[in-house]
Amino acid sequence: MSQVNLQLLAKELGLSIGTVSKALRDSHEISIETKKSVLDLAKKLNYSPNPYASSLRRKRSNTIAVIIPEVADSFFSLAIKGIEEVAQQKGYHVLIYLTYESYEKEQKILEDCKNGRVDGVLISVSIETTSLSHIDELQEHNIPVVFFDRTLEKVTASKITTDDFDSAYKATAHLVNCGCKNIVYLSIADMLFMNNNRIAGFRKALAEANLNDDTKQIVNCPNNAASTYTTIKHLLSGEDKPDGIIASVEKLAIPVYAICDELGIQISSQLKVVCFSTTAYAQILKPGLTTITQPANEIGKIAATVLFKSLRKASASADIEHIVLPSELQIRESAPECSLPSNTAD
Amino acid sequence: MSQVNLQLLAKELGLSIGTVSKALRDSHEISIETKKSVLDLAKKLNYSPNPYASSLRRKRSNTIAVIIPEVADSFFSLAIKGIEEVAQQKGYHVLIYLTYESYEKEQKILEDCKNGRVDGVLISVSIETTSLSHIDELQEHNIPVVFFDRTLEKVTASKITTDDFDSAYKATAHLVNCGCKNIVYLSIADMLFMNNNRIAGFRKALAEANLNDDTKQIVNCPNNAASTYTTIKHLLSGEDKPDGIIASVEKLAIPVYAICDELGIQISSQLKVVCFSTTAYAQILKPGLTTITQPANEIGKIAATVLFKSLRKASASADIEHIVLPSELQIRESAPECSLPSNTAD
DNA sequence: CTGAAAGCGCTAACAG
DNA sequence: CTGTTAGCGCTTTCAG
Repeated sequence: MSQVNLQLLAKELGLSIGTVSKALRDSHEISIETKKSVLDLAKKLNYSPNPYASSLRRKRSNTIAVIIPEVADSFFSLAIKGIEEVAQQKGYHVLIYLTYESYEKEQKILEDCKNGRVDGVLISVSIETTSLSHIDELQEHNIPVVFFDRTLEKVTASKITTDDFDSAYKATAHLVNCGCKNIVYLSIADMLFMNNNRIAGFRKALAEANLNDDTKQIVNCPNNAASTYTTIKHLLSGEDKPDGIIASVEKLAIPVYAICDELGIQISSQLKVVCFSTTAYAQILKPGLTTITQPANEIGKIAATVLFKSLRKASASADIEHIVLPSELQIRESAPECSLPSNTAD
Repeated sequence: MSQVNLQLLAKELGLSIGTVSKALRDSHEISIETKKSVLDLAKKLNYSPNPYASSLRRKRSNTIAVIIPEVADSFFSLAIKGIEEVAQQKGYHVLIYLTYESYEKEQKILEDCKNGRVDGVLISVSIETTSLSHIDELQEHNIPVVFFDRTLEKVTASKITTDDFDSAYKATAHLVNCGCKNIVYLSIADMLFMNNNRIAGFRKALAEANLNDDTKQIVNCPNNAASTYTTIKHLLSGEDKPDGIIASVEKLAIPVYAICDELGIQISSQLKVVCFSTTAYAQILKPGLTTITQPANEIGKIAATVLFKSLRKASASADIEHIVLPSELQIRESAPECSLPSNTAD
């Protein structure tokens, strides 16, 4: 192979390395003819600069890290797509890391981001994340961090989220409006330090409807398909089973549908279901799944854009933005439109 | 921030840079006490070596590139998950690049992989890919390339695929067996240079059933949701509409279901549907979607493992492997089991 | 066992 | 306009 480098080009052309370097970067202090000959030879020899030598010297990697809990989820897939698109366009490279919802992994990964490998970090935190010291450390190293979707309450950084409070409120109110009296919010494990505006919106709507908000109304599903299945099956088999479910993430909709099938529960008439989900399958399910659809691709694009903007400034801490995008309640048959008189109680 | 580096550690300890470096890499030529003091200080100051300086020197990046056409697809999501898992375990970093099915983008991306940025490449080629010169070039630079799922016919490289021929054959035979006379294979655009064993298996099964294999039996869907919808709607509205469909990728199942709903076509009784898909939604659709399920996560893991193995050897070209994993025909109601006498023909 | 020194390939300041 | 030079932070001989 004998990698072609500046030295080779310089020797070949009888120029100095510095001159060749400048010519390639189209410096104004190089004559047009020299540039042309350099460019020609570079193309002929298929020259491609060594990015790490350049990074080392310029202290800039043109690389960002995307850290997410999971990739087999349509929200995160679409977000990655948005991020990658913007990055490709701006000439950045995207390193991807999965935490599998483990704080320990998340920490280890961030450890690896603060030594110059990346210029910035986009993160959606794991469910286990209970501290922000790992984020702080990154910021102390002047690495900008932008949160998207899953953010931490107290962190000082740009955040791109959706209107979780409002949409959960709206979805819950919708169920109340359809006559549901016993609404359960299906969550994934305990989110100790994560913003949980979804739950807050849920509670607010229940409170307004005077539906007693006891602890049974939040059901935590373990981070494991089999136990989640058991948990939901138990929930739907009980005496006092819910007549409305709000599922906090996409992957919870599937067991709900499957279990209703098994137990002979009619979704829509006996149980209304709403899910935070961006999946295209929602429309072809029977009954169609009512979703709170987040603009996942858009979130990715904006998060990347905000990060790149802060990379341009030297001071990482300057302009913190918190952008909240609207999500959309897409009503389908699993929790259909229905204008019941809202006082049919007793 | 004042990045802590070897120089700082060395000064602090009154040692030379070289000694500190060796101590950190646990070299046998350093005394135990020295190692201990170095390690202690390194931990205390939170030292983390600059990966690019190291890469530059060692000519090794500990980074691989994953190049795929699309990420919003359960197959690719799961494959990435498998790749990332193995990479994380082996201390490698994963750069992700999307081609959006464009050969031009694919070429540009590979261009960026041959200058030392990555040690190896995992790729699933775009549908437009019509030449392998971009791959050749990478290999000339001694960068090992491993193909997964979507491979090129003539390329000399390791490939991890599934038994596309057999599974398409089996799926087609299954439809024939159910009495389908007019089976259409829904493909995505023309795949000129890509292996297309799926189509070959499809044709073989049709030929064996003496179902005339005219050109109408392969329908190409454009790389665009709206036109795909139109194409399929036209297909299912025609006089001579199919009674069986084999969809080559996950995303084609959704418009098929949606359009059947619109047109009042009963999937299962009037139209049998099989799809190459790994989606978990298959089981909760009504009717349940019969799928050819590829071991996507496994493919990712194996592809990464094969790549890492070839990185260990100096000679990239040595041990080419072609691993073919079985996929599974999961029969559900969209194309149910049914033992018709197979000779009801005329 | 430790130190000195030469670079990996590139950039950028400074001279000429 | 072009060349020289001094590193970026690390690894790795080779001496001592």
